[in-house]
Amino acid sequence: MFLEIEFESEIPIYQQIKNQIIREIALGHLKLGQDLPSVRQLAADIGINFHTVNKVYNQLKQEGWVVIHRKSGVIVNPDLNAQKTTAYITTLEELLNITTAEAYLRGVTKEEFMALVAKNYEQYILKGEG
Amino acid sequence: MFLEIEFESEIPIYQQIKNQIIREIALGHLKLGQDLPSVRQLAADIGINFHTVNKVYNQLKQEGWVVIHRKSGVIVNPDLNAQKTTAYITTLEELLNITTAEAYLRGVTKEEFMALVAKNYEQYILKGEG
Amino acid sequence: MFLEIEFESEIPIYQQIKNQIIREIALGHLKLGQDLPSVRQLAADIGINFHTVNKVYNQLKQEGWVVIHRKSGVIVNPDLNAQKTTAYITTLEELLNITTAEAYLRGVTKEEFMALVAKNYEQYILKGEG
Amino acid sequence: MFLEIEFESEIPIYQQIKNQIIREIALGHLKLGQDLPSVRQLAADIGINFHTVNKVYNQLKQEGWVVIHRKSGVIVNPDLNAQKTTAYITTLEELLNITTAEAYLRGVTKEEFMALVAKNYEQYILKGEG
DNA sequence: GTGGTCTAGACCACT
DNA sequence: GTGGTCTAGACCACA
Repeated sequence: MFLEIEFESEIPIYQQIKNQIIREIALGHLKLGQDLPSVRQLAADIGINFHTVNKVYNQLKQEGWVVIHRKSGVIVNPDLNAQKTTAYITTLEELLNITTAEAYLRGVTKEEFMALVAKNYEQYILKGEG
Repeated sequence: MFLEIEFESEIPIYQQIKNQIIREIALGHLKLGQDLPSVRQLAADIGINFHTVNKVYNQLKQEGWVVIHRKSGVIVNPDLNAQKTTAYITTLEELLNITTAEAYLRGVTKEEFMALVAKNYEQYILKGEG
Repeated sequence: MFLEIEFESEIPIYQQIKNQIIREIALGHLKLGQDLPSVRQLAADIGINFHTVNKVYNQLKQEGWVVIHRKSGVIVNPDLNAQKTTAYITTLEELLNITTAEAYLRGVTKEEFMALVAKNYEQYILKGEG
Repeated sequence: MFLEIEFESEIPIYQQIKNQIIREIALGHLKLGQDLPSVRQLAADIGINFHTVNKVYNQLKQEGWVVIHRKSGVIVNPDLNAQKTTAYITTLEELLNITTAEAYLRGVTKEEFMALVAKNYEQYILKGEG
């Protein structure tokens, strides 16, 4: 698994790892049911403390992305589905609200913005052909 | 100016204020050149420490949203424009990248997502008619 | 013997097996004196390491649920009775204490809770008629 | 806040703290909206590391018992309600299932068991008179 | 070897 | 002073 961490970023390391793992799942690089590296393995690969990875895995578990299998370690949740909760949609709306506001003021037209969104979304749809 | 702060939110208070001020500008509730409440006034209204508001205004100035006017205090930058820097676009892309990944996995279709984006963007275009 | 193990559960596998064996006895599916599968047999059935099953049988023996018979292997304790020790009651009380606290706060009324308890207890009383 | 931790217990310290805080809320010793001790304060009181308390508070937040208020620190969730989810009921049923099985086999009659449950539940109902 | 728990100490962001 | 992040190292339960 390729994870690129920016140690100088404002975004906490554990958050970057979470984001990238979710992205890897969306891209199909991590298949449902596939097992992730062990906490200590991934920590060693990235060059960070295993507690940080542990935190990531626990949060991913809490949010339903992975399950901790007593035989296989941590695996991508095989039943990943139906998470389009109202709570999530609300959060998403708020994020888009401020994001579009700033984009609008910065002169990104609606068309440009929509194109960016479409381009980003489509990479996940097209994963099968990648 | 209506600012709704959620003290239980994950988002820092200063960030919430920044977001809402930018949104107010995008909505046209705050006109270019219009003056914002004084640091102490806004702090009192929200019920927070004035240092927090100070931080907000400084960052808004740093990013070009407002200017500190010797007489009038803090006003919305009258020359607000052309901030579509490549740095901003890069940041925006990264944000959309992870956001669309999660939306895709949670079952938000491309159409639904695009509709959400359009709806949010359009509220700023339509401000003149509001 | 039907044992359903959830490998993704928080509960250790050995604990799940223990729970289910005790439940099978309470339900009368396992009669007093009846013999349990061999360690290796049960391990193979479930698809786990036989050390885990070994641990289960040893603990069950320790707690008096089964006896290790020289000839017949492991059998349900034919003299199963009188285990209502004060130590057990204390443990049970502590468990009920926190369990009822959470149920109360989550809005499960006393009547609902009592009904749940009754329903669960009664399945063991009615075993003879099952 | 009185918390009695058994350091020799099988139950992890953080779990004991969680249980007792939930119990304190149910007993009304901790009112809705009331603030809890800071992580470092509580850790010092109990004589443990603050990370352990931090873990507790984060889990309580995840489960909706408390909210982390940016001004007041950690407070009991003022909107504590409606948590009688099906997921919780399922978990509760499974717990009662094995608990009643063992009680039945140990000779605790249905009446005795129900009386224990009632006694435990009622302490939370009667909190207003305590 | 796996994840889980706990300790200890440092630094940071926020208010 | 508050919680959040990260590091580091020890020990344990589980399989």
